[in-house]
Amino acid sequence: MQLEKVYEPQRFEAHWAKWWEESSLFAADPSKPGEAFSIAIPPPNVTGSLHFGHMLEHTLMDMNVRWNRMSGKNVLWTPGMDHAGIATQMVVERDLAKQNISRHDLGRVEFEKKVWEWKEQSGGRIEEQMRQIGDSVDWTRSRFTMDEGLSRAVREIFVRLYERDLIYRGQYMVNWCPRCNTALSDLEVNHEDTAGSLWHVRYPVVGSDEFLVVATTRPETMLGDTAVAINAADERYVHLHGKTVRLPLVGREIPIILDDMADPEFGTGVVKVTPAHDPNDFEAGKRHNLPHVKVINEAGAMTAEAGAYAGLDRFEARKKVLGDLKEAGLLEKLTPHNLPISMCQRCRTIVEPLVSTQWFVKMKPLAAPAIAAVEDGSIQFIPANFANTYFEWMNNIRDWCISRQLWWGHRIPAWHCATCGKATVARVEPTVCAHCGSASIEQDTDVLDTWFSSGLWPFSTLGWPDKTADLDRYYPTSLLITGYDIIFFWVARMIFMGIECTGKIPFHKVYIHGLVRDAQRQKMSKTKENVIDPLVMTAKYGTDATRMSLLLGAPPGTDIIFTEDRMESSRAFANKIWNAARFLFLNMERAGVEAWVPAEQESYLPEPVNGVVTLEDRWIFSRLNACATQMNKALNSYRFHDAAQIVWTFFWREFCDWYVEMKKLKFEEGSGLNAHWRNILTVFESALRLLHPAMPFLTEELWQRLAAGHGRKASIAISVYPQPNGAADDEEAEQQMAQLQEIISSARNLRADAKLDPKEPLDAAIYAAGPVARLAEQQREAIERLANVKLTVSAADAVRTTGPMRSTPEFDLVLAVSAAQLGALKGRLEKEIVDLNKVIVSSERQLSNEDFLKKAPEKVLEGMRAKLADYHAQREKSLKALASLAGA
RNA sequence: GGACCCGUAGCUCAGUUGGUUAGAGCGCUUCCUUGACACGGAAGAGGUCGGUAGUUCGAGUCUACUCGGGUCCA
Repeated sequence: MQLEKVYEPQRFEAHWAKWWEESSLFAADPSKPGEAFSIAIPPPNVTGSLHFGHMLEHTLMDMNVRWNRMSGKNVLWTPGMDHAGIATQMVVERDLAKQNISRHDLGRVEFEKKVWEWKEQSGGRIEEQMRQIGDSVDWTRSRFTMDEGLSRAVREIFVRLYERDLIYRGQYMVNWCPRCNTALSDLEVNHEDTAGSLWHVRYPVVGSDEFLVVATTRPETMLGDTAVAINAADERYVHLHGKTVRLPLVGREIPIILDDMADPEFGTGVVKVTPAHDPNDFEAGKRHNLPHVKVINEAGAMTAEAGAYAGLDRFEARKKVLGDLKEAGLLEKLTPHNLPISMCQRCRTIVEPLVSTQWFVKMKPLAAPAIAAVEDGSIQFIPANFANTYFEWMNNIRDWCISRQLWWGHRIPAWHCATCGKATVARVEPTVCAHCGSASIEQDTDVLDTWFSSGLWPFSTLGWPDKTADLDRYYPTSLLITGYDIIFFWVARMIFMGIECTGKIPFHKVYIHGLVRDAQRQKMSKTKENVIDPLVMTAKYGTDATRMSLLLGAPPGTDIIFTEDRMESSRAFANKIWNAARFLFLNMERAGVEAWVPAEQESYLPEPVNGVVTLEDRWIFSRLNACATQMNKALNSYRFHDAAQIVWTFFWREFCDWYVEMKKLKFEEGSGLNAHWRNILTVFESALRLLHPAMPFLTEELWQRLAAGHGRKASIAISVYPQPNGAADDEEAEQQMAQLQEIISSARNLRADAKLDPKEPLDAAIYAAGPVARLAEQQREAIERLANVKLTVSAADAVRTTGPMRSTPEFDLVLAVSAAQLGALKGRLEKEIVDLNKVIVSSERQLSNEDFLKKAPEKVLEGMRAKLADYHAQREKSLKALASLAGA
């Protein structure tokens, strides 16, 4: 059972990943017992590959899933991918463009085929990444949003919503991307503040010499103006009420309307109204019954309505319009003006507001129960403040434009009739128009917004709309883990779709993690080329170390700044554990101990050695129990960074630094499996189980070596998670151990301060009252070995030998050191006395405050008094030690 | 304009109902290659918890204001 000297995770990770899958360890079975615990993976875009942010998300999910599985729950973690409409289509089109092919060259059917090919290739990459990072998903239930079953779910809910009048088709202003050539939802548009200009243009008032000066940021749209608006309360323009103006360059006579959209404080207080090209103007147009003049088309070019400007690109047209206005003397001035410009989230093309016929979901009725579900706590956000973000959006929700002029996605299940013009919406492809019976019907060419299908994810993956055993057992899902960037896109939509489709909420808890940013705090993005492939990190540091560093740095909702330092320290931790195991295995061989593990239990008590339980055993079992208690509590309350920290401290600072060091002294060659061994192996094995959800590969590897062939479960992944057990608490052992640690540290500290060679054995004398003296006597070997001293134990009041002394309220420790080496000690003692003086003064001040004495709880008072007494005692001793040094 | 978050050691961050000398990792200083581990061990240095005012016997923790940084929505 020899282990390599250095932890080399690459040697075993792939092996266990493969074995876990082949052994079907993570396949869910709804017929098995146990409270259900289910998570649906946020489906990654099939085009992409997982980046480092995904690894954080997946690590958090996997830790939850593994912990719940080990805790006896019936666990399902559903993997899968999203077809990601626009994103995928763009990637494939870009790829085709390299061969000078456009999708129109291929035609819709062939193009879709190409995308499916791409999907196979790219999806495989994601699955490979998921296996490598240890995701314990149920691969047999892997889903894709364009699967047959999920597509059926999409059609089902579309038809239902349509029948309930919650889906409608209409002419509205939408965000149009001239490059993607499709409508976009409000969420798919990013706003960026840009330095622009405000042009002041003179519109001649008809029947007068007056001009009305209009301020605009988009002069090219003036060609489509059908009114100008002033505020009724604006005294400057009262005399123009009811008049008209002549639209420059076009010559059209348009009315001056009164509307609050004109803000007297802004610009000239006059605004042009272009109902066909601005959302506000569109609304104003409805209020005042204004005609639409569409001067920009879907490609972003000027239409025939733009007259002389027809055919020009919209930005070219702007230049020309401005030039012509200037020439005509109608351009009064321009002022610099910051304005938000709207860009396509995918390609950053400036979107054009256009009126077109689109499909919409009526949101108000769907939002109401979705808001209620979060308000009444049925769905809980962690951290809770993200509920505000959710409410903010849901309370101001607008109808959702769900049609996209793309080829890749779920085709809208509506058939338009050439005869009567009406639409037939159906679950199954109809042969005739439902309204007039005509056979000349054709399916709508649009597809649905990607988020329409991902909104169904928690239940469509479980078989909905059929009533399945999975749906029955695992829905609502237990937990959703996702980033705050898709609360609106996805979380909100799953909530209202879930309630609408199933009558139930889709999940009970929503855990929001932060984003992983680079060392410069930049969001990772492909365009910035700062995206990190998880597999690059796992290859370099090991998957477990990478996972650990993500967990440690990830309190709920806060971003992680990525640095490789973190990876290195976690790798050091993994290496530490590896070597602790290596040490155990080496010594087992020397002692003639065969591989052994205790019978599987949730908790253990230490076994006596020759009728007495040793201090180190009592202590470590007490600490193990504390660790199990805290781990379960932390995991239960979604404090994963705490959990990681707790198990780290236990394994390294307690098990390795102290327990193993003390146990070393008890090992004997050829001893065979004795109580010492059973105790240390029990603790080690339990610690591996505690650590497993965070570091699955390392713990599996070591556990298998430890437990090989002992009638245990096949894998640590399905062993029992350690649970709290009050009987293992041992307050006395913890106190004694703390005392012992202080004795050893004091001796080391004196030695270091005197700048002595750590290898040189020294004489040490300890002066202490009964209990501590007895402890020192009992633990003589540990003290002597760990501090490298020869120890004499004396009564507290015995005469001190001269030499550097270290004092605590419980004991004095004197080291035999020559006078020449004492210089450094003096300075330290003086500093210590100064520090003590400070805290004594502040404690005494507080203890003489009558309000404090009256109002503070007795427990706090007691603690304070005891502490003060200790400070005094310690100062006395330090003063004495200083005096004895001076005399030496 | 609305909402939210952050500001604690040189760096990255913990610090859950306010309570006794504020912690971790990295980095830094000194020493140590003693058969688990130098991806290690030992001993250290380093913080008036952004600022001001308030509530309280007591504030990193609560309140108000303020300065600085960030995110989302409009």
